[in-house]
Amino acid sequence: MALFTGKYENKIDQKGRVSLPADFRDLLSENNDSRSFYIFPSPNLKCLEASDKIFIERIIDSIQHQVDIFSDQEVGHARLIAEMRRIQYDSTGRFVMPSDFLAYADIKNNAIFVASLSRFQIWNPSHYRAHLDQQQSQPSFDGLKLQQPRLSKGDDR
Amino acid sequence: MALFTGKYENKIDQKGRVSLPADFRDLLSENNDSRSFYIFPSPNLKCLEASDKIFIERIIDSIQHQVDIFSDQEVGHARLIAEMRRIQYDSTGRFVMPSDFLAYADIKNNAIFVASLSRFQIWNPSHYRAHLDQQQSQPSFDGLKLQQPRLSKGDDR
DNA sequence: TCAATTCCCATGATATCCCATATTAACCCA
DNA sequence: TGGGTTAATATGGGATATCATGGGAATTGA
Repeated sequence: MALFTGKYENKIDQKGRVSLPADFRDLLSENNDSRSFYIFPSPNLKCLEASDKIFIERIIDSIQHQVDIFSDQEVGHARLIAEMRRIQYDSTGRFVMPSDFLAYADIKNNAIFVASLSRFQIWNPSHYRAHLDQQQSQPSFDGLKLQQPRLSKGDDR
Repeated sequence: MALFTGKYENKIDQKGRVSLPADFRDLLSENNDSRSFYIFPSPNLKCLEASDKIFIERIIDSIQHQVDIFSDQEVGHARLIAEMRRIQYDSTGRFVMPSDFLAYADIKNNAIFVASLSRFQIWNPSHYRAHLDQQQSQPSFDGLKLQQPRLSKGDDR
C-alpha cells in the first residue's frame, strides 16, 4: 500500500486541470494501476480524500464481508462508494477536478495536496491552514500501541 | 471484479435508448464480456441493479454455498436470479431499457447511473435524490472495520 | 407490409493529447 | 565544494479524440 509523505501546493488552470504531485504519482504507479487513483469527499473534513485502488478495494471487501448484500446497512455504506470517483491523470501528470468536488471542498485556483497515511487529502490551502490552527499545537501519538511488523513476501508462516 | 465509481445522469431518447456511461463500459469490458452486462430489479429499493457477469456468478456461488438445495430459501433466491436479464449495448455504448424495468423503477426521460460497490444502480433521478434525502445527512463507514489487504499475485502465503 | 428494433453516420460539447516553456531540482566533474 | 549543466516538474495553449445524443437507413419479425 502506498505511503504518502509531504505537502504540495499546485495551481488549477482554466480547464480545471491540476498537477498531481510527481512524488504521489510515483507511489500510485507502483501498483501499476495505469495512471489512476480515487477521490471522494472526506466524511469528516471539508476536503477531499484520495487513495490508490488497493485502499478502495479494502473498503469494499470489508463491506462485502461484514454486511448483508441488499440490506439497509449496505445501502448506507454504498452511498460513500457512490461519491467516489476514479480519476485518470494524463501523461504530464494532470487530472481534471470534478466540479462538484471543487465545490464541496471550496477549492478555486489553488489546491494543496497533503499526505495522510496511506492516502492523501486535497484542500483549499487557506482552509487547510485554518484547520491546522484550530488543532492542538503539537501533534502526537498519545495512546497509540505499535502493531507487529507487516509480513513481507519472503515470509512463509 | 469491476469497481464502479461515480454517478452519471443520461437521457432516454424516444426509441428508449440510453448511453451506458463510458466509464462503466470500460470497466465492464475488462472482463472481455463483449458489450454486455446484467440488470435486475433491486430487491429492496425502487431502482434497478446492474453488474458484470462475475458478480452474478458470485451471487449464485454464494447461494449454493450458504443455502440448502430445494429449500424455500433457495426458491426465494432463485426468483431474484430469474428476474435478471443480460443486456447488450451497441457500438456507440447505448442499450434499450426493457419496458417492464422502466416501469418498476418509474424511469421516464432521464436515468441516473450510481456506482454501488462492485455493481451499479439505475434510478429515476428525482427518486434517487429523495432516497438520499431520507437517509442520514452524512454518509459514513460507522461500525466498519478495515479488512486485511487482499493478497496480491506475488504473495504466496 | 407495417411496426419495432438495430445499425450507421452526424454533431456539438467536453475532455484528452501533444507540444512548448519557465522554473526548480538533481547531477556531475573539476 | 562550487558552479555550471542537465533533467524533471508544473503549467499554458492549440490540436485531436471521445462522448452523449439525434436522426435516418437497414433489418428483423410477426
